[in-house]
Formats: sequence, structure tokens, C-alpha cells
Amino acid sequence: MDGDLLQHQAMLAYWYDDPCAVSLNSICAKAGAPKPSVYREFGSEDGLQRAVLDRYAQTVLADVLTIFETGGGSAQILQAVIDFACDGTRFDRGCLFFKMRAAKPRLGPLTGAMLEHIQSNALLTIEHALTLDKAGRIGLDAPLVAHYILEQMGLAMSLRAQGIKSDQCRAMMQVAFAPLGWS
Amino acid sequence: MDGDLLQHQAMLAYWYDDPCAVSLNSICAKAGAPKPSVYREFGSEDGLQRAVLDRYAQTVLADVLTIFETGGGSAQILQAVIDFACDGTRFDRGCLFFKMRAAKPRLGPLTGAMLEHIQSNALLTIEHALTLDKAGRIGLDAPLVAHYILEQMGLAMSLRAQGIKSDQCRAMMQVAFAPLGWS
DNA sequence: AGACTTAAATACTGATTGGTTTAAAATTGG
DNA sequence: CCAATTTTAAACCAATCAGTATTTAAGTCT
Repeated sequence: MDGDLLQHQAMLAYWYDDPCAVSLNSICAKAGAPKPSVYREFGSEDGLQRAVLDRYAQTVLADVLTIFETGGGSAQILQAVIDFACDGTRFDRGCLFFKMRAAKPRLGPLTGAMLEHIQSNALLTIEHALTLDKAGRIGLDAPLVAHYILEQMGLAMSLRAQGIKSDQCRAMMQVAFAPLGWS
Repeated sequence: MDGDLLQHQAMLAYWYDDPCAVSLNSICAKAGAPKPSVYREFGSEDGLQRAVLDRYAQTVLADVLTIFETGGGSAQILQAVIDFACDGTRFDRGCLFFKMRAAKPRLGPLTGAMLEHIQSNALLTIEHALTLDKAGRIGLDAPLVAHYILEQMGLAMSLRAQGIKSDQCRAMMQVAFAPLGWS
């Protein structure tokens, strides 16, 4: 059963290239899988993309959400988030979630619904971490700050995908997070 | 000479939809222009996109750059930038420059070069305004802050294109610009 | 008016897209 | 060892893409 291999190859292709620019034919060729098997396993291109995005959320994105779940002060959390987005080579080519979200109007309904589910789940997790942190800033409501943090993460990863150096991304995120109880 | 009409219709199509999702055929149909005239006037799809982007920069983007050029304190400038990006209906569908920049790997070399030229020009203008403002923050070098401001503008416009309300975009930008000498 | 040039409109090319059908091959159950 | 089912592989489909050739019409200049 090479459905997993197919899904894995599809994830790499969507992740490293533009999701909208990757054709089903090329994915099948790369995975060595016949095209009808895609439709047997996933029903449609939309179904494959949805499954890939789901897997990505459960593996890659879960790591960043645990940062918020394990808690600590907001300064600690934000520093960990910066490290997560800017360190290592994991997001050298960007983040599949944000790439797909940017291409959402061109993706199918299943993938679109999965994008919304992932985003609302992430927002809830971030917001929960914020309300736990008693040192949170006053006058800024938690949903707004949660959304702000999510978008700054997305921006950092998009910049990395554009080739911006890790140091510069880190410096920008430090500026962006400064008003949120940084120092 | 309906080259202007063609260019205008192309700009609207690229602006309101995803630039990569708009076909040359649909643009010709919308503008009522025969396809060969596109190649006579612009040489290629890349040439048309480059011309459209150039026109966009000279009309729409020029307005935001004058904000930086006319000067005032950094607080004034940043407030004007927020108003520019978040007010009105002009960027309800996003900003063509940032949309095209996001799709850069899928666009032609002429358009890619134009994108780089517009961005470096914008960065220089912003940086110049920052160095003129003596109240600029210490410890943050001007190129970094210029890049930061540009990306936050792009983020705000991308959020608006996603359907985020103007008020929420404004609130986020106020957070983002807070460390740059806001109050 | 008549020769010449330029533009327009349509049709076409070859490639690629997502998706389907078909026929052979492999596998499985008895 | 054979029959039934599933998987493969390749061909196929209609639609669409960027780009080009061709043919026809409209001007333009002398």
C-alpha cells in the first residue's frame, strides 16, 4: 500500500514548489504511482491536497502548537516561536499551510475547509496560551493578538521562502513581538 | 490605439484575481482585443505583465511613496501608511505588487526584474524617510526597519484581500508599528 | 483611384491540465 | 491450480494554455 508514499511525495512537492503549480501528473510520476490510484485513495486532486494538508498539520504544525500549549511566560513563548520559524532548515522553503492559504481561492472546497479548520484551531490554541499568561498586555483583546501572532509567523516563514536570511527574519520578528511583552 | 484599454483591463484582472490564474485569453476576451495585438504591443505575456506592473507602480504605488517623501515625523508617516493601507476600498482586493511578488517564481523574467526594481526603489524611499527623521529608534538599522515597514504594509493588504475587516487590519498595524516610535 | 501597409479576427499548433476508460498483469481466495 | 477480484500501466478525453499563421478587412500614401 503506497498511499503513504504518494502522500509523502505530494507533500514535498506542494511544500517546496508552489502548490498551485504542481500538477497531479508530476506528483504521480515522482511517486511512481499510477494516476487512477490517486482517485481510488483520495477521490480527487482536492482530496489529495486535503489529506496532505491534514498530515502536515498533524506532524509539522503540531510542533509549534505545543510551544503554546506547554506555556511559560509570553516572553518565553514568543522567543520559542521565533526560534521555531527562523532556525534550522525546516522552513527554508516556507510553510505549506501558509503557502496553501495564500492559494486558497484556487484550491478545492475540501482543502479550503481544512485550511479554515487548521487556522481556527491554531488561533484558539494561541489565544488560550495568551489568556493563561497573566502578564498579557491590557487593552489588546486576545483574539486580535492571537491573529497578530499567527500572521507574523506566516510573514516570517514567507520571507524565509523568499530567501531572506534567517538573521533578518529573526530581527523583524523581534520588532513585531516587542509590543507583546517582549523584554 | 486600444493598447491602453488592454493594459487597463489586464491590470484589473491581475489585481482582482490571482495574477497566475488569469489567462491571456480571458484578458483579450474582456478587453475585446485580438490576441495577436498583445504580442504586437507587449511581445509576450511576460511583457504585458511587466507593463501592467509598471503602470501600477507609477499610479497606485506612487501615492504611498509620496507619504514617505513628504516626510513629517515617523508617527505621522506611519499613521498615514496605516490609513493608506486600511482605509477606503482601494485595496479591498489586495495590492497588485504584493500579489505578483508572491507569485514571482511563476512569472516571467521581465516581470521579475520589474518587481525587484519596484521593491528596491520602495525600500530606498522608506529608508530615506527614516534617516531624515531624527527621532528614529536607536539600535535598529534603517534598512531593516524599511524592510519591516514594507512587509507589514504587504501583510495588511494581504489580510484585507482575505476579507479581514479594515478595523482589525488597522489594529494589527498599530501593534506592528508601535516599536517604531508610535506614541 | 489603385498599390501598399497595417491591423483585426479567426483558426490553428503543440503541450499540459484534471479526470476516465480499458486491457493486461498481479494478487488473492478456494 | 484455477477463478474472481483488484491493481497497474498506458492510452485516452475534452478543455485550456501561450503563442503563431493565415486570411481578410481597413486605412494610408502617392
